[in-house]
Amino acid sequence: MNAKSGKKGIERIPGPTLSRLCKIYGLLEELGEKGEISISSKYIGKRLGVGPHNIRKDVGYIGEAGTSGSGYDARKLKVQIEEVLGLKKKRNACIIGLGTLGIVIINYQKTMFPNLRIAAGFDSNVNKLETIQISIPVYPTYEIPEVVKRDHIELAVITEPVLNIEKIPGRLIQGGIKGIINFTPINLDLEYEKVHLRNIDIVSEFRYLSALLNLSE
Amino acid sequence: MNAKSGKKGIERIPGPTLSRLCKIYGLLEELGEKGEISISSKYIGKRLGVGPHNIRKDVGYIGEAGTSGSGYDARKLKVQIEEVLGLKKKRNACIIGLGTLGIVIINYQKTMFPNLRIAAGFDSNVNKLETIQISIPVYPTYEIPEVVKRDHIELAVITEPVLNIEKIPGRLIQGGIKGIINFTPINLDLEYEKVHLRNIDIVSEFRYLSALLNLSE
DNA sequence: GTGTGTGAAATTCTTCACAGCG
DNA sequence: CGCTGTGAAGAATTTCACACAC
Repeated sequence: MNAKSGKKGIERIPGPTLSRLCKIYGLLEELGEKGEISISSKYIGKRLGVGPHNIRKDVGYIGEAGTSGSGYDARKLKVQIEEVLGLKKKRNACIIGLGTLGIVIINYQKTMFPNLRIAAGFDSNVNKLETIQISIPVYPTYEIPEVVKRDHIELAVITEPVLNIEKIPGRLIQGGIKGIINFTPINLDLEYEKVHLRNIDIVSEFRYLSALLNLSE
Repeated sequence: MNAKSGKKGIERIPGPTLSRLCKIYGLLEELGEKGEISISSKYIGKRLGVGPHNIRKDVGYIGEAGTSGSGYDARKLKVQIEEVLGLKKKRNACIIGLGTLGIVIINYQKTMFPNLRIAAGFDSNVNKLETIQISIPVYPTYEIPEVVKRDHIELAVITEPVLNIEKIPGRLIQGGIKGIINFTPINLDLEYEKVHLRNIDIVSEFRYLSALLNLSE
């Protein structure tokens, strides 16, 4: 029910490890700007809120980061994560739902994820399509299959509950999408398809924290 | 390094279970509007992308949902989750960073999390404080300790990297905050404090999906 | 028959402990 | 010495399997 790695040489990377590697990468970017040259598992662990052993294991999955007895070479580690995870690979993406969050993502895209090219936007509200001022072509949602296929879009970001949202996954799959990020609290039905789905349910996160407060007081 | 339940009677609920319970709750809300009366672990599992056993175990943690041989009573289950997790409890919250995302959250708050009262907003940019048009009082970030304490704010939502963001956690803790949701890619240093922290790193999520695509092709 | 509740098994993930390197 | 790399131990979570209820 969740994604597995099928890459040749590299051992399958567990989900939690993959998630942490992505965060480590972000941290390394941050530090790189400050010119840091060396970084220890202890430090990384502290910043990520996990133990240093954990970090070492994680790094181990992407092959010995060829490191010395005093921390990792920050730049080398960054490159290594980059290569194994393919973070430098350019991909086309589309935004579904051109409300506030959609626009935010489109506008910040270049600084946030420079390797993504947002090639299209979709919305069910046709009025919105005309008045909107953005730098990407926009279409009504029923054109999803066609446009996704034509523009080789691999990744979709659903930013809000557009009309007939339950039809969206099907259309995306028809177009051959490979991954979906869903910011909507709606649980999408992907059937038994092999599309990668990542849910970011903000409302649920609020509930989670609320529950945590309640349970620990 | 992560939060545990310390509630009296109820057995400690594991993190993953708690997270799913919050999602189940959202699902039940959704279904409630449609007047659904009964719901099975199989259906819930399918919607959440996990097996039915898993759901049954999860529900087990909040005490037998007193159910029959044909699914759960949707309304009863909802109320039960609500009570055990304390989801109906009103809490005061504040927003740190009054950029686009901050404004979105403030505006949608009532429909998204009706039990939260956003009592204050903070930003480091004082110009922004004056020009902004929102319905809550706003303050510069150095007033955080004072305002949080005065207004009994339990929860903070950090929406963007404000100036001196590394000082924000300290100030919040000074004010007696209990939980923080961090939408920033910056890894906050909470030291060894007993504050609940939830990171929602959107950039990292994009990387994660990207990596998943890369590893599975 | 369909579906829940739950101990036991299996799996996955984390933590430990220590060898080896700079 | 401090820090990495890693097999082994340990803990947490998921999956299984079956008794029981409708």
